[in-house]
Amino acid sequence: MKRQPEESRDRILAAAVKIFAEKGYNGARIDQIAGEAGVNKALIYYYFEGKEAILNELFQSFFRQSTGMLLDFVERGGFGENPEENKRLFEAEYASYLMSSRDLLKIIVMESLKDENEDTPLFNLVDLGGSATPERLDDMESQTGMSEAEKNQLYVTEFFTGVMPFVCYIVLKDKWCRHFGMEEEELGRCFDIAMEDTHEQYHKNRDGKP
Amino acid sequence: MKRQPEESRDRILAAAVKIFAEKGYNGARIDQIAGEAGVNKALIYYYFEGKEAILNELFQSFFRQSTGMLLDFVERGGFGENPEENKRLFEAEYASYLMSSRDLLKIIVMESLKDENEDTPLFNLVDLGGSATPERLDDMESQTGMSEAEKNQLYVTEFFTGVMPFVCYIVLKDKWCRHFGMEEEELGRCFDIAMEDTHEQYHKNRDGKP
Amino acid sequence: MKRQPEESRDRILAAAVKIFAEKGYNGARIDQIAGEAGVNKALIYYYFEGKEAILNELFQSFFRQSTGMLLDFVERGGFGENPEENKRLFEAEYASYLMSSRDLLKIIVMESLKDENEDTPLFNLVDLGGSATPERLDDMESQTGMSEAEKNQLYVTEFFTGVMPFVCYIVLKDKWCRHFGMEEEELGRCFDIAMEDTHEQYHKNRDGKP
Amino acid sequence: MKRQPEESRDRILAAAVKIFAEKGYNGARIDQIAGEAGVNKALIYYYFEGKEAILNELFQSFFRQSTGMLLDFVERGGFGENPEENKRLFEAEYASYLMSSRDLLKIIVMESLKDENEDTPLFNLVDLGGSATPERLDDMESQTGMSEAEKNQLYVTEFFTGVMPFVCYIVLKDKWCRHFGMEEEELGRCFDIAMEDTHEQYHKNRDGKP
DNA sequence: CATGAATGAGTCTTCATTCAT
DNA sequence: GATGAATGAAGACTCATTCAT
Repeated sequence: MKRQPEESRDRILAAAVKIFAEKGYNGARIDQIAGEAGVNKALIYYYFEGKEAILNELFQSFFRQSTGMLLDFVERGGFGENPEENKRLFEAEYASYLMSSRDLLKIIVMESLKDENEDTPLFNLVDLGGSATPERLDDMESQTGMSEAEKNQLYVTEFFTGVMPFVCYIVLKDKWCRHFGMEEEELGRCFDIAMEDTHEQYHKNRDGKP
Repeated sequence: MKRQPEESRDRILAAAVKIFAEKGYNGARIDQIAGEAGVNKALIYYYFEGKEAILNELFQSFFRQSTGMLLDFVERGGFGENPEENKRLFEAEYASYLMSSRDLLKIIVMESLKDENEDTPLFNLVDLGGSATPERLDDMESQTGMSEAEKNQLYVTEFFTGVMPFVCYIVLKDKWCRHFGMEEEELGRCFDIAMEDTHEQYHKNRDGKP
Repeated sequence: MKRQPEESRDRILAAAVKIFAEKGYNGARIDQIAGEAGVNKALIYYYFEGKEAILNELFQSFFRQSTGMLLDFVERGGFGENPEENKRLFEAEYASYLMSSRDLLKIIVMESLKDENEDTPLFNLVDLGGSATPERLDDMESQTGMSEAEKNQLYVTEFFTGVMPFVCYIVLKDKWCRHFGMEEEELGRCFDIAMEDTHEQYHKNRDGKP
Repeated sequence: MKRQPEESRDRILAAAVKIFAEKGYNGARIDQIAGEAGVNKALIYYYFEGKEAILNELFQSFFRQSTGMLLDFVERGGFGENPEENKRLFEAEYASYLMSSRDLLKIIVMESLKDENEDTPLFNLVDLGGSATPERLDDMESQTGMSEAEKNQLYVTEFFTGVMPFVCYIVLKDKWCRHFGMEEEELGRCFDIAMEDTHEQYHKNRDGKP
């Protein structure tokens, strides 16, 4: 079936995300991806080196996008005139992006857990905020004066009590609703309150102190 | 090689946990498990119906154990005379058990994320504290009067900002240390502080209010 | 090796008939079939669901063919102007087809005997003459008036003293010749005489009476 | 489980007959036989060399028994004073024995059909009447004067229109009844009539002539 | 005699990948 | 770009047979 150039490629990627999220990378079959994408199995090998290359492409484009959003934010003023407001806007935008990447996040988490995997894509979510924009964000946000230990603590707290709860919420919310018979919206409200009561509260205490 | 009765079976289970954690359930090979266990491949099929049966056995024995610990705690006095102290003891004991189940937890998380899987073993960790001991724990801890909505909020907060951060910490701590060049102990201290600053703080606020 | 479309599929079927006849369905190995067919083992699973699907296809195509021949005969005039002659022609044609299906007949008989098998493909040879063309053949041949009991008797006699001896002759003739040191042709003559003396004689008596 | 000596052996043989008849020799599993016999799998190897040895034992004891009955008949007078009557008695006795060997007959037929098998146990049923008692039966029944060709014709007719229909009747009668909704007894009557009308008729013509 | 445990050699089936068109 | 056909390498699972007790 002839399509727009590159359309097939995108269909394959979209299908791959879906199947990988359904069965996990190892459980996914190239046939299923081809079927889901509505293309011939061999065509996948025309566009990609192999199964793993699809996964890589998926991960890379996700982090490219993430980085892009962050850079955009920094470029277009960063914390500029209205730091609080700007940051809130960016976070909302990024949160929304993550929510739309539910399937990919699942894959990222699953692959991050395997002992055999060298890298842990999940940590990119931390690196992003840290290493990706060191000289810029760091200076701005943290008035430079921050020991290595303080940074570590910051990262740990952000990751384990901020990022991961949110990631878990995104990837588990449908299952949670099905299992406990809740509505998506109710769970959303509950989760917001939960974060408000814990992580957000921590931020308020922290920022308020000095 | 003849061994003590049931020894081979245990070796197989132990090997399976390890390999599953390394490669994921789908990525694990029966040969590898046999090799790791030092038993003949066919022997695996003598003790188990197949690959999936091993996984099930693993999950079941984990939740059997978990339930056992909780029941023991309730039986032997529950919150008895010194509720705070007793609860802290149990939590420490259970936390320690979870830490020792790192590999299994990885598998549980990975399998919980797959869309194709009907059940979400992760939620058992919630069910455990909830449904397993409703009339006892509930009454004691929560003065009975608690609406459905309040319970939902409680579960959501506990799970996403209490259980999951801890689970994530357990399954990611070695990778975190390798990735960020931290010592296990330092990470442990950081994580404790992070929980103290967020989830524990929430509990204090909550209990302190009334 | 690329071949004409469907050629591989046919080669596989032909090879399967041969191997099944040699070792029986259960004794046959997919490798052997692939080897005999000169195709890659995996290709068998490209064309068929599995071993059993091959057997089914074989059986179905045999009975499709058989039914086709019978229907052709009926369509093209049936007992038309020269009933006796037409019938004789059809029988000769069908007998010749059966002779050429020697291997498949072996398989049919073997599978028909297993207690575990629900259906008895052998009986299709009876159903064929009966149910496949009820309103046509029946009326013509048997002047309609025939009680259930008479029909039963007819089927039993036809099957056990007509069909089965012929089937047994086809599937055992080579073994008989080897065992008793007879020539195929001599056995053929003997078998014709045997049938002439028994089953044919019965038909003559039956038709002659009224 | 301790039993009478040799009891286990018999149980194994009986179980083997049943399972072989159900699934065919190749389809039968040693485990199933052990299960059916209610003995440990390894015990089978105490009594028999292996799977094939069981089959051989089964076949041998069947033909030993058959030969025994025939010899008994010959020894105790053969066609003696009342040839017709004696022969009829023997045939009835032997027919009854065959009927009771339904499962074994199935196995014999199935194994006889496989191209790979050197010998054709089915033919033993012919050999029995022929070679087993050449100088005795032959002389008596056939007044010696009988050419090789005549003998061949005799065997062919006996086997394909006498023995095989009967064997087929025995091994297929339950399936026939289930398939066509007939009662065992009705089928029995029909079959007797069928044989009467064909094979028996042939005998009458043959004996009556001279 | 009897058995639970163990094993080597298969045996069916799957799958990522490639080829020819 | 696209596809039906083909394949090597593995993968899960089986099975007759043996061993130690």
